[in-house]
Amino acid sequence: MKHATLADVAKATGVSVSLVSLVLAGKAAKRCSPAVESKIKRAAKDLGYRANRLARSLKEQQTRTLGMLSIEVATTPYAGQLLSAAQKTARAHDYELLFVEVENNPKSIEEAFGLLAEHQVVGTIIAAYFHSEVKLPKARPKNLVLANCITRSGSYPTIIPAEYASYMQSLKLLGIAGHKHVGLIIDEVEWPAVEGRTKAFLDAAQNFDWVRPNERIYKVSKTIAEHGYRATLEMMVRDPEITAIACYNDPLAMGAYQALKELRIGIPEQVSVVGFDDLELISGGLRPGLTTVRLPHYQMGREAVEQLIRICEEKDEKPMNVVEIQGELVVRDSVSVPRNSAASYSSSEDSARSNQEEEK
Amino acid sequence: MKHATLADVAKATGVSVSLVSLVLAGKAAKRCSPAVESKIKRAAKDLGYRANRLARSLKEQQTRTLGMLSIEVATTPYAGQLLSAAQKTARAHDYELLFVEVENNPKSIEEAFGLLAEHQVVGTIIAAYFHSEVKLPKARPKNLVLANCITRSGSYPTIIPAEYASYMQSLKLLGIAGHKHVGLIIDEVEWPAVEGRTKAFLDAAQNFDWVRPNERIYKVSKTIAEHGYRATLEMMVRDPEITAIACYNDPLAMGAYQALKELRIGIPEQVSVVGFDDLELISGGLRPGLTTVRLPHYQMGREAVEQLIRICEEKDEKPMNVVEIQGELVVRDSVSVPRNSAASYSSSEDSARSNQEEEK
DNA sequence: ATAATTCAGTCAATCGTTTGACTAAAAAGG
DNA sequence: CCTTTTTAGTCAAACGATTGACTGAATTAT
Repeated sequence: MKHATLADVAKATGVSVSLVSLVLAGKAAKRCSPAVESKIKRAAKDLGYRANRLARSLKEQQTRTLGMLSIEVATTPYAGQLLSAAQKTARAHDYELLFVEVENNPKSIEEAFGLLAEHQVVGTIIAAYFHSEVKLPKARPKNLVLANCITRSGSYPTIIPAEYASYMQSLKLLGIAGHKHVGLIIDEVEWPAVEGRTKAFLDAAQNFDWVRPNERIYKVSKTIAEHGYRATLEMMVRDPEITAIACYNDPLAMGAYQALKELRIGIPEQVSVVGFDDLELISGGLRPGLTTVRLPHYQMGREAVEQLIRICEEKDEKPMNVVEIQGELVVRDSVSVPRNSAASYSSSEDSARSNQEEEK
Repeated sequence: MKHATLADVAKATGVSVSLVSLVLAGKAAKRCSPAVESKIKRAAKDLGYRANRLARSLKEQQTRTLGMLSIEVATTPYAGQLLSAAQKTARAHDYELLFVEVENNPKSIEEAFGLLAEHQVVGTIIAAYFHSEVKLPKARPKNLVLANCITRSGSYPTIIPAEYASYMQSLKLLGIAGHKHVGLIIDEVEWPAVEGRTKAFLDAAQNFDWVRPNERIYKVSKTIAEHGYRATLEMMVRDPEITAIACYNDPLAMGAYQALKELRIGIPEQVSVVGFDDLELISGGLRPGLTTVRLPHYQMGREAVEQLIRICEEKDEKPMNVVEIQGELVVRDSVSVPRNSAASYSSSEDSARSNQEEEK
């Protein structure tokens, strides 16, 4: 290895390795004369000395490395925020992140645990690309925190989005605006994410006296634009009273936009739309901008690492708690008062379009 | 530390540490009786023995850890593929990845280099979230590979997308379809990515006899949907002859769609559109599906790690080469023959729309 | 029967860092 | 002047894995 060691610095200064170690660690209290101390520091700097963490950790019986098991976190648009936040937070506490992609099955996770063990990580995070469930193997590392996922195979500190409260923010916006006929487009699979958002919808419906909410839930098998498009088409044809559509996520909302535009239904003048996730590519790219809720990926990553470090350092094994982090409502331009209420729409409708109509 | 060590296995078997080490490393050739060998292996398994990589690396003077400096790679939609591929490839070669987020400036990169040095990484990758330029600090690690970025401060193995050839694929598609009036919407800043794509446009124009290509380049200050929308509006008003729009990336194409739909110009019947990047969220979500080119993030990540490992292991310092990886043309439904050519369009135009028109 | 070889293992040094125990010299105290 | 304290350091063991050099016994060769 090419790097300078304590021995090199010691030789250069003519003192013992011990003293160099002590001085550079700032533990030389009364053990070193100021003259020698500065000589040592200078030599260390000149030689570009960097402590060998391997040797240090071996001696200390303690690394400052955290394992990060990722279930497609890096490859999912915007979920990578979690990863980035985790790394930066770790770094801020002088920890490093050993990043390993795994699949969501006990076998793959177990393999990764083994790897991490070889690297003597002091703690481990398991993070998923969407709020889902993971199944853990029998053998598990000591300090474990879950981010954006839950498990039933044990109880661990868990950081997840507050689905209910987050989604409620955008539903409340619809309710307060005066909408009574609201449709929901949602995943047919009962993920943790789906549960909370469905409940929020039903509760909002009750609070705001929405009409026949149960009949206005449209389930899709894939939460992509295409299915949002189809569901919206069906919804508007079967149920033209609807004045607002709540989508499970932004891609579905993108599909809803397409259907509504095709039907020449103005957004938001005739139908309001809200999404979820705040996938900037979509929510910021659509016209009009999509009102949605930003998933707290960044905060989840940060919080997970902070909890983990706390556990690692304090042996404070108590916090089996689940931390729910609320998403942030991002208000853009896809929500207005309903078309039959008060007034205020209709005049500006289609103006831009008809202007250009003559071009052809 | 809680893990079993060689000494534990040795004690459990009643042999020396040396023998256990030899046996588990498969180097016990003629040094161990089969009986003892299996006893050792059994004990190791029972105790859940895992080699301590810290100790091993210290002794070997060689880690199997790679440093991964990421410039917003994790947080950019789809660029995370690079990260994921890098990790998986590393893992396949029994290497680990130490992941560090950095900013694109020499200071931040230098700090990270220091960190990696402390961890005794044997090689380093610098990856950027888009094909850009990085400035390196004076002090640099031995084995360095660049992914999705270039540098002028030294020459290193570099893995980048083949901008020219990749973009040419989609332009050729337009050319072959018979388009003569093609507009380009592109970033005003001369990134490496911009250079190659501009050149491809100009060359395609020459090959296919496109009309006044130089006047049909529209520069935008941000490559987002909003600017694609505005540029397209301007382009179509000023230059209604245009039959195809090539966009620098998919968000711009998303904006182009919005403008064209607002102008009631059918895609692809009246105007064809191509994007670049294949941001699935957009390209797969738009209607009609966007024909675009997939950036080879996955391959860049894999190739970068493979090159790096090759360099680390073979001292094969020669490969200062630049590897350009071609993107894959993803044909969806946004390209057809131009409206004045042959025939084949117009009949199906607007059919879906007019069907629904009566609803209102 | 003796020498040479093979077998089945052990010994001990080493990687770089840390730290409690030690020491020699100087300074302070009586 | 002699003892105690302080100052300014050094020593050596330890962390866990690796490996060339070694050894004592059994086997084979001569």
